[in-house]
Amino acid sequence: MSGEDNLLKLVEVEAPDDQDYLLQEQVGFILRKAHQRHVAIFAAHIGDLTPPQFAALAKLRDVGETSQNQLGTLIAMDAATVKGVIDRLKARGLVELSKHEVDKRRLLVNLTAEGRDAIERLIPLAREITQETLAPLSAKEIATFMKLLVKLA
Amino acid sequence: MSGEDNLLKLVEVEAPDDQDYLLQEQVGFILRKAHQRHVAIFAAHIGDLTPPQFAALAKLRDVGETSQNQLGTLIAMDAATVKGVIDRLKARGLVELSKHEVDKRRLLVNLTAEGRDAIERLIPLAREITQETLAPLSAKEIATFMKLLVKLA
DNA sequence: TTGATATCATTTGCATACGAATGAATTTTC
DNA sequence: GAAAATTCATTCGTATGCAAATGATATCAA
Repeated sequence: MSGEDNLLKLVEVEAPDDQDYLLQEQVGFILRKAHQRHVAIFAAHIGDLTPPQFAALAKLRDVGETSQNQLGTLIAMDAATVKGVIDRLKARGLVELSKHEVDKRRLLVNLTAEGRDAIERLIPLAREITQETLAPLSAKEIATFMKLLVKLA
Repeated sequence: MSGEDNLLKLVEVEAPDDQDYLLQEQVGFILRKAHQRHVAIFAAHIGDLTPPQFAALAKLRDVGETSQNQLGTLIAMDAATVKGVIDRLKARGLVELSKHEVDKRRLLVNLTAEGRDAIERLIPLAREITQETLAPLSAKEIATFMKLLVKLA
């Protein structure tokens, strides 16, 4: 290899040509695909509820009654998005809304009896969804992946 | 620790109580958050184009003229979604559409000169987006994470 | 106490994302 | 070669997801 070749290679490593940009190798693109795959697995196990709807119910089960905004923070949804999710859960009788006695701005959300039954019934399925999503990885790989994914999220 | 305690613990490991289900530890939930973070980073760097729109342009740059459906396959979008994305790129003059001479079902998509300029100009920014998305990880962690993420997607 | 800020919720507008149904054109199969 | 199955594209309906604007209420600070 000539000295000129070495120089070229060095330059290339430091400032890769635009030709080298491969969409299918970018984190964002693969992250989107991984998420898509998970949502598909979720839908196959739980057909009548979306992941965000499930997240809202599961979190309400954890924390009990909260304001709509607070719930949104807990499940990583902005105010506009969480409103739609809660509206649909309310329409199905899975959550109920009430006004905060003191702070009149707040809209309190809570599970109904039916909503509580639903989430308890669904949690075993949610476990299977998590398992199936992680199925391509070994136990050790799962531990590694989850650790790094948390760092990234 | 009594024998009874051991038995209880064993049972718990094999069939964890529903109490143990923590939303914030599930792959799907964290995957959604990681994706959200990436999209936010993308928007901060490239304000006038969404990740799916960028993906369409980047892929057209790679493969040249293709059918709308084929492009959808390449960037992991179903037919309905890709149509909307291409429509908006067309409205902005970044892609142009034409009919396939032989197979009259197909709608061919290609970059315009303006679209080609745009994607060439944006690729360096896309590199920064990838970098910033992966910034919480070390070089070694990035390699590990990407390998596992590919397996999962 | 009041004026400035901040918070909570809602609404609008735009952009994915996908299932399901439809129609047109092509390919396969018998 | 005609019927059956497939493929390509479009449309409709529903559900996130987020920015920006708005209104109501609370909180903070001068």
